Amino acid sequence: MGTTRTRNDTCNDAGSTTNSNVFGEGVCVSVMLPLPLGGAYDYLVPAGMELGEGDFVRIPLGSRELNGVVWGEALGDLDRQKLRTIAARHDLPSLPSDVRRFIDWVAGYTLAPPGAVLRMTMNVASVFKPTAPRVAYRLSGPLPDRMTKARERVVSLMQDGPPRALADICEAAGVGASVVRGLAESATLERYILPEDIGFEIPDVARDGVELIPGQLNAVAALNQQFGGGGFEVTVIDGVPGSGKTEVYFEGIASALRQDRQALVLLPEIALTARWLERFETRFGVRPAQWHSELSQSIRRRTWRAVASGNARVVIGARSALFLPFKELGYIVIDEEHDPSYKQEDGTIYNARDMAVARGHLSEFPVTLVSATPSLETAVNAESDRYKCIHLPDRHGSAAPPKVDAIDMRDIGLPAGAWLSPKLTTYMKDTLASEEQVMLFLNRRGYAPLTLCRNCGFRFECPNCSAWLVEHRRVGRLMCHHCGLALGFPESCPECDADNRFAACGPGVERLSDEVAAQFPDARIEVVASDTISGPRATRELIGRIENREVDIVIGTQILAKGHHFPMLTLVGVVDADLGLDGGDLRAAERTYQLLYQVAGRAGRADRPGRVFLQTYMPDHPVMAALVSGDREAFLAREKEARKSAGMPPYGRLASVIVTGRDDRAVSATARHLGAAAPRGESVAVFGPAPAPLSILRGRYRYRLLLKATRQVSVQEIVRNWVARVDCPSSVRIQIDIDPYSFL
DNA sequence: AGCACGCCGACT
DNA sequence: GTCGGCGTGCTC
Repeated sequence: MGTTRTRNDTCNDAGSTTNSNVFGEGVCVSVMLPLPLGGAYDYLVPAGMELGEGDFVRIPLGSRELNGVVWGEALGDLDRQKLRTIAARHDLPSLPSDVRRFIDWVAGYTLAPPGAVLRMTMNVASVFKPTAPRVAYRLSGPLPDRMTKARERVVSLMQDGPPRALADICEAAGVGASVVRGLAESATLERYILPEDIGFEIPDVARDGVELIPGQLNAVAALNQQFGGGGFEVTVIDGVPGSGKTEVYFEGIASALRQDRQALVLLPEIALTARWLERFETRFGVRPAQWHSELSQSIRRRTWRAVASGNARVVIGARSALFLPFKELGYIVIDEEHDPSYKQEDGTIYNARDMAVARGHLSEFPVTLVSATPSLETAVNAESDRYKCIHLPDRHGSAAPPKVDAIDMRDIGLPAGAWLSPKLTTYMKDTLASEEQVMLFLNRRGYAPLTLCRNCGFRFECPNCSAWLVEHRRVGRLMCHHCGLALGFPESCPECDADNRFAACGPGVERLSDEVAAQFPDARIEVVASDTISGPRATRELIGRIENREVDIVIGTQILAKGHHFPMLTLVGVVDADLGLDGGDLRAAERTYQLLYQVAGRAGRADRPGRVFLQTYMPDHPVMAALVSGDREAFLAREKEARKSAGMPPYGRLASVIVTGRDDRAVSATARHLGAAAPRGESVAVFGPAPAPLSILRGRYRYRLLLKATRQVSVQEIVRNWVARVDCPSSVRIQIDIDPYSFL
């Protein structure tokens, strides 16, 4: 590591002095606090303090003290006597103005309080705590007057070694702390503070990665045109898996780095990015900074500061990385842009893909959206030339697209408790016989989604949510997938007391594995779901076992659909291809297509194309037809037509208003008032209120209203005015979801 | 978001 | 009699 190049830590001098407005003693400044407060609060600048816009400060609020950001000079509409005084200015780079404008913009777009958005930038509490100084000792002065055996050991240890921490010296020399302290007093050892931030490694732009083929080089040239102009533009990279999309946008990152700007790559699922990190390292020689929910406190702190100081040049992260305090962000890539996990559904509701486009627009830099199955919104934007589109041809020698067939389950009379058609099991046998692997996809965790009592018909339902409890047989529990409730499985019916007359209804991956084990007693079977894998290490180990062909049949949920490619996997069976299609969700067909396309892509390799079977009761459904024929364009055209004629996104706009609370009467009354006060007109329609599909969630009653508008009107303004007209008891909460995805 | 203030059940 | 439950409301 000694030769690693790092950026100088500019942490301390990138602060307020770069701002044009300096606020001194006695000035009132407005400070944005990371709380859902509706606006910034005003504070006085104390004597001897100079502040600039974007400075992180510590302020008193009520009986506590917390951190905030100077948003600007106060309007002065508040009585000066009531203002309190800023406690301190943090020694951190100030939050750049483009980040602040972005936060304000997101707040305006999502109708969330700006403080709630700022919270997403500031929720790394340890960033603001003073660092515990790291003390080290090194040999400096003369030997002490009195030498002892213990002192000798320390001196010889420190003779030609690097500086060491106290605990380190004690351990290595086998002495107590007092020996070291004594040597420090006699000035033999010098005590000093290690620099705080080690810094992040700088990606090497000049390094050669893998060799690009002509198709990729053309794509790189098209992509890099944007960096010449230095302005905002959105490019879509559309190419099948294995076409080398990642290497293409790596060159976009290189361009941003050459311009001394930072780059951000968002991925939907950060847990499975080992392979991505390797590819990045091949191209740039180092690992990028990572940002996701599983980081430790200290890594979080270090990364946040490095992003703010500009030390971290490239960040790969989950959607929350979009709100990091980048010093000089100049490029964003949204990989798998169609992925529904970019939509944050709780707290501040936003779509990271759309917000990233806005971020690029505000800061005038390019944004790249990447997918093999672009979302309909993105496809429409590309078609209308709002976005530029780069199609990547298949890479020569990459896996041929798998052959996809539908299995019509209507004419197959499966016995109770069986879910695999004879046709699929026949192919499974053949595949295993040729020493290849099988994946069965079933997007349902647990053993069975519903358990009932055969004696009285009682069904296990969550007491907090309107949802069935899902049996997880391996851990012997009944679980709610919405609130996390877990009960022990009872011996007798809670309703009629009948002894163990329970019947499991429907399959989950656990139950499917029973059937597979019965049919393939010699096969090595592995169930992979979010609740069966315990952490990054266990995940890597499991992936390794599958790659090494120590597993014959993998049974998994959507966690298996993404990313990984197993060379010996040649057969994919989708056990219930219809699963995502019911529920009346606007995007159900699109999402099912994207998910199943991704699952199908797990099958096959260069010299042997994969086979995919879709078990379906709707073999003629457009989704199945598109997957079988491979005609994506026809499917998209059909979806577009349907959305257009219904005035649905992306041709129209939607906003969902969700009313929740513990008191059903108060909640439904508020929902009715909202319905009565709903805006009407030619360009706006409101549906509801109706109980939300999950009408009780975590013990809160939920009603939903849906506003549909044309593209020409400002949905935010309409919704804001509408909600403001209705008074709402404090026990009832009104949540607004602009551009809703899920209708739950 | 927290924290205080405020009004109703089981306990030293 | 009080300790404490968490519903409601405020914080520049």
